[in-house]
Amino acid sequence: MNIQSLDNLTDFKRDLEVLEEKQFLLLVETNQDIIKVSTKTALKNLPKIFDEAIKIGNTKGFNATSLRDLSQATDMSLGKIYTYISAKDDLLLMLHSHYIKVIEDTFNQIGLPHKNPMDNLLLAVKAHLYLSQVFRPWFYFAFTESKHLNKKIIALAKESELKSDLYFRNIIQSGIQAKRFAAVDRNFTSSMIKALLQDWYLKPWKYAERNIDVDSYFKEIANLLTIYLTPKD
Amino acid sequence: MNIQSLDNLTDFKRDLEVLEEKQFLLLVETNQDIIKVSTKTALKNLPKIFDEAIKIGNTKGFNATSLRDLSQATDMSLGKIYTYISAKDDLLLMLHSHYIKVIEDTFNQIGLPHKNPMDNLLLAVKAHLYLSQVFRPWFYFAFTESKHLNKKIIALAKESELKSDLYFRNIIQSGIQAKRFAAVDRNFTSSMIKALLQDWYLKPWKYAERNIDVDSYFKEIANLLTIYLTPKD
DNA sequence: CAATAATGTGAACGATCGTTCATAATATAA
DNA sequence: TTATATTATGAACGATCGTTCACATTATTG
Repeated sequence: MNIQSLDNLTDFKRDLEVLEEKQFLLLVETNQDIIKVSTKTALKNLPKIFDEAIKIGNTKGFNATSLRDLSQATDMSLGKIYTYISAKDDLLLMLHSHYIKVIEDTFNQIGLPHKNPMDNLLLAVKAHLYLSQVFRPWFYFAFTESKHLNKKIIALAKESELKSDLYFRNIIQSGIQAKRFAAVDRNFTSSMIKALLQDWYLKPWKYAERNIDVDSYFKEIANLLTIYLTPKD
Repeated sequence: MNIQSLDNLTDFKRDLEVLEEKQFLLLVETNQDIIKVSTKTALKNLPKIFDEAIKIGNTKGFNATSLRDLSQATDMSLGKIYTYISAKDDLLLMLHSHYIKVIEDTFNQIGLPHKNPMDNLLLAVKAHLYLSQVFRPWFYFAFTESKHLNKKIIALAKESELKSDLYFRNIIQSGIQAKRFAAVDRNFTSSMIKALLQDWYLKPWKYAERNIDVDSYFKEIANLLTIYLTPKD
């Protein structure tokens, strides 16, 4: 994953897939005490369990999703599912920590490559948008099901949330210090950016209806930030 | 409810309470086929059921909230609760339609009193913010539990959502036509406003941590909109 | 091929859920 | 006061849930 991958969604998606597969292998190896089958078998079945859990969870909520629902959707027996998880809650823990790690890896690999703070800011915005585009089901799932997380996952999620918050605030802060940005409220600005990013994955139907793809949405945000952050002379 | 009420939160809250009590009476009278007790008794107990249902629902989700939980929280027996609702789902229908009506009433009473489109826009923003401040638990509940709504409530919610969307877009549209606003994208702008409003009730802890009250949050949005919508000369 | 290991199955268990209703308790009217 | 109407109770029922495990099936090894 590098800056070039963020040129367009197709390249990004390709690179992200590689990153995700690596992370999946790590996940299976880390949870060998829970997963009672070989790594090969787990890599074949676990992703499907994740996918369907998110899919059903996004329509009826995870709490209302029974393991019998999941069994039917994945075409696996109840017993088979229980060779990959120790409990229903455990599924959430594995699933969320997997995606959180992939996302953090992505940002670590991108870093802050530009000298111009606006370039860095827009790059971060684009990376977030692309990530939520590719992993939209999970992003939606994680947000709307945040109530049902146990303490372990909440700790993970909060840590990740703080990191991304800091990521934006630091860029804005350095932009203001360098007098490249207007002296706006740092907290409000980063909150605003996050709210706009969230809207993208929380209300996909809205943007689909208006035929707005991720790149044109990015341009609108970029335009807003340019107007808002350009220093007044 | 009039423009003066929007001067400060205290006045708004007072006027809103009157409006809500009226609506509660209407609700009870409308549902006399379901509610098996006198109006007087219903007015005493139903609000408590609503309040506690929202409160528990906001911590563990409505689906995971059992009627036994609700029974304990309201200090009412299971049977007593069932003299006010016909089913668990029915509780949601009554609850949501009540709040939706109160909110629509509020906007109907405010209308578009100003000649300057920016004044109207900011008034609408403030009304939304104040509403979500006073009814924060319900706003949070309605958003995060939207998955579990049945078709009847979804229809209600979508209609209400469309109305408020149109409300903002019309103001922006007329502002642009009158050349008082820059020629921004109308859809994006109204989406942005709604995303910022949503952030206020979806992440109350964030703003509480930063000691930002509803009035200072309003000022930040007003500042952003002024910068974004002021026509370039 | 047979023997062993790995993987898959789904009936069964106890817990909890929404909902009902015979009955009790309380308030109102006569 | 007594009689009647209103309101409140919570045990009980059938359905569904997460989870287990004795067993069946399939794949791998020798």
